[in-house]
Amino acid sequence: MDTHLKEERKEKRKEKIFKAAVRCFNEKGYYETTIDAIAAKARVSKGHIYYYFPSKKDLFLELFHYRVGRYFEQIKRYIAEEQHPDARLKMFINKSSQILKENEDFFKFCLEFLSLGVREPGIRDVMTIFYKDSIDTFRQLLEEGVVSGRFKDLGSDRVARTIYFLFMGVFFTYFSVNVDFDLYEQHNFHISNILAAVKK
Amino acid sequence: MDTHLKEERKEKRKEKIFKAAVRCFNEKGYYETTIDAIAAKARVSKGHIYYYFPSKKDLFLELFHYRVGRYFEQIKRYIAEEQHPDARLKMFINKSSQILKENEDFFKFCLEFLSLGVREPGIRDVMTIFYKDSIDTFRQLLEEGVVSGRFKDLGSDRVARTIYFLFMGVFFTYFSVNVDFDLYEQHNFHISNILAAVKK
DNA sequence: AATAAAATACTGACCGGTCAGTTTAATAAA
DNA sequence: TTTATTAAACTGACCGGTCAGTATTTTATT
Repeated sequence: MDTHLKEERKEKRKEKIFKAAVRCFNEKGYYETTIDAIAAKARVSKGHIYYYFPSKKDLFLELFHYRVGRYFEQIKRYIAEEQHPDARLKMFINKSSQILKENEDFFKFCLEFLSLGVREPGIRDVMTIFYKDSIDTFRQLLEEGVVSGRFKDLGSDRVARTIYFLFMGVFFTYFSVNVDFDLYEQHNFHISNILAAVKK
Repeated sequence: MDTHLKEERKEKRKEKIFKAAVRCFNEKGYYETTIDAIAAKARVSKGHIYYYFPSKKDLFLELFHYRVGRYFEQIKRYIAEEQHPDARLKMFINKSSQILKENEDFFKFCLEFLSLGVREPGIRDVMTIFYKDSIDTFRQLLEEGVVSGRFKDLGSDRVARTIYFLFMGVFFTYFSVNVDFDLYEQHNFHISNILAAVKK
């Protein structure tokens, strides 16, 4: 059998493990998730997991990579739906609550990941890439707006960061607090303020 | 000896343990901090810690309470320095970076706490109180502005939340990512936008 | 004061369980 | 025959929590 098909099967297998792993990590968190539990949920033997991943931490890290990829693909699909930068921005932030809900497990996972990143440089680096990619996505959008003359140039970097911070702040709070606000309403409020500031 | 002095001595003892504990939790995180390590850092025996705290989790929780109290006192001192609500708001957000830096260990600890709150209802409840208190502080400030006729009434609750989210977003990112922006500059940008939106 | 008794503060060795990771021997699939 | 996969037993470090006992301080008794 050629190596291509082999690789594919390998990926399928990994994906099976990943799926079980996110669920476990979300249910119990990194430290209280055992490899045995992941193996059980994936209906795979423990040894088999170690056949694919050298350690628990590596599994965790690869899993993050894998999910980040999927997340950005999804975002790009969303953004591609709209033509004009302001509509795209509006749409993106408007859809924030939907994005959050569709990726709830991913964001929970992010939170776990992030809090580990405070101490683990390896995780921190990976988290940094995620941060930069997000900012980039927003910045491109904003810059298109500036170029096309619809947006004022407030400094795309810092506006992009504002969007990112708001998004992050909301979603962390959403998961870690018994929340008293409507996600959609609050997001809407955020956009209208940002757009008011940015639009000519 | 009267009970008052006893209590005081007890508090002193607890504080000693708390001090060691924050440092340990910040260095290693909740799960990788051992009671032995805390005991060693506090120069106290392991058993002694269990004399004061029924469990590791309880120690962690009490520690959070203790630090939250101190944090809010500090915030209130800051805010009391200014008379007018807009100056107070400006000052608060302006001082955000300073507040963050002066309470770096507390915020790191918060992050840890928060990420545990995703799964632990007890922690979640405590975190919720922190959230509500913060929002309240901001809301009061904003409402004073509205009453005195300086601010538009955009809905103090949601503006308060926006401030909170920005603050949280910034500080999480600050701790978990190799950051590429100037904290102070970014905070300034946030205030000016918020004030622009809110001021009459 | 001196002494005894009680209450409180504190110690550190130890126990029991957990769990990441390994090993091995036996199959299944390619 | 090589590679993938399982099942299961095993290792060994690690750590939360306990507890029997010691030290210190406070209170009661003479």
